[in-house]
Amino acid sequence: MHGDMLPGRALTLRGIGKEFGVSMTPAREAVRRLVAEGALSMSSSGRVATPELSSDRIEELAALRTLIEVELASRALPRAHMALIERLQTINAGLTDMIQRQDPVGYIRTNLEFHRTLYLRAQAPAMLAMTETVWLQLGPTMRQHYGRLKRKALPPYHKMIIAALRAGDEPGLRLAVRSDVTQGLKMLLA
Amino acid sequence: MHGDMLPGRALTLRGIGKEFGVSMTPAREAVRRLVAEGALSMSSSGRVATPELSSDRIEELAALRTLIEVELASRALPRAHMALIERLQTINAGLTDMIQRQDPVGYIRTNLEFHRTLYLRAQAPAMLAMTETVWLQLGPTMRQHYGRLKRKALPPYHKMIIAALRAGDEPGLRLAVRSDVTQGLKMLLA
DNA sequence: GCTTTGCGGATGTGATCACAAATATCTCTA
DNA sequence: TAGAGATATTTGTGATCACATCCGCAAAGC
Repeated sequence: MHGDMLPGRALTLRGIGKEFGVSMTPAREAVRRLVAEGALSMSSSGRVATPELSSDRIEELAALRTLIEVELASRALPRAHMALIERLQTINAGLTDMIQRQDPVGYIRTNLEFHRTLYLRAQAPAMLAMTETVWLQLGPTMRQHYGRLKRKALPPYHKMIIAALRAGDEPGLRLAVRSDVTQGLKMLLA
Repeated sequence: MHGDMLPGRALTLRGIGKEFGVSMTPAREAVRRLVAEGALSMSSSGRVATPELSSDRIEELAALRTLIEVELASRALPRAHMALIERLQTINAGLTDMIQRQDPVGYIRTNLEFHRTLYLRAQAPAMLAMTETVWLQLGPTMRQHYGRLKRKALPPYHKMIIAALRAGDEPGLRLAVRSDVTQGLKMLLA
């Protein structure tokens, strides 16, 4: 999810088992679960690797993110109090560190933490789980593209999200979240 | 997904293995996958059963269905030709049989087939997979409620969906799909 | 009559193994 | 030197087993 692995990275059951000090059996279960969630792709021969997404697939996953995350943000809005907004600002500040440190994995992790923190307030566990499944599928691809283009500034729409939360502006919040997701994934299609 | 099992139905690995003539290992992998997809719930002790959904969870899953299925229908609309519409009518006629036969599992299966047939035209495999995951989670609950209330007539919105497809009416199609999903799941909350 | 306790069966977990298929490596030839 | 065939290695699959834990039920106690 955080882009620790690039797309196309092959994995073996024995290798995973050795890495975590267990036998093949737990490694298999973990792999099967991740394949079910779309986080890993499995060839016809059962070989497993991180997915290499086509442009169509990326667009589709971006559309799913938009659909669900806009709804989550909208549901979180009436429950968003000052403590939440302050936490979001703290996380957003952490994003600056990741940019300066040129840490793509840290950047992706912190960015997702920003979104998750907001969406947790929506009290919608099934929607959040679906969203995280999409994040999981996009992780390696995001890393691939964030690694090469060197970010200089913070994503502009995070501040817009915070402002809309403060103002209780639902249409503005929906637009800000939609823009943030769209802008972030537009770069993956370049 | 089709409601063969009621909510709360317990399953054991050895039982599944015996039922399908395999050992515990493949049964375990299947169960783990279904748990990952939310189709089965697992207790802290690893016991597995079909999920018993709370009202909140049902509402949330219904909202997810609406979000994604409206989008899928909208994407399918420009590609929907006469052959597709005729197939939908055929499937819809099959629903009448299931009602007369008082076959809840067959009714659920045919109803989902109606929707899947339409959504397949959207050429959006990730969205369709997400939708089917939601169906999977709702299967036992749908069966529980469809079993007790005896349907007499076809769901009215299927004909509205077909009419909107014929007319190329996108807003009408979105409304019809939204209504169909909402009306179908409203019964689960009674 | 109700609760508690103890016991036996049932169940999930993780490890190991044999096997078949797929992949990688090597060798020989043109 | 490049390619094709043969061999060796790697890899996933499914079965089986030992073990710890959990659940249900029955008997005993209050």
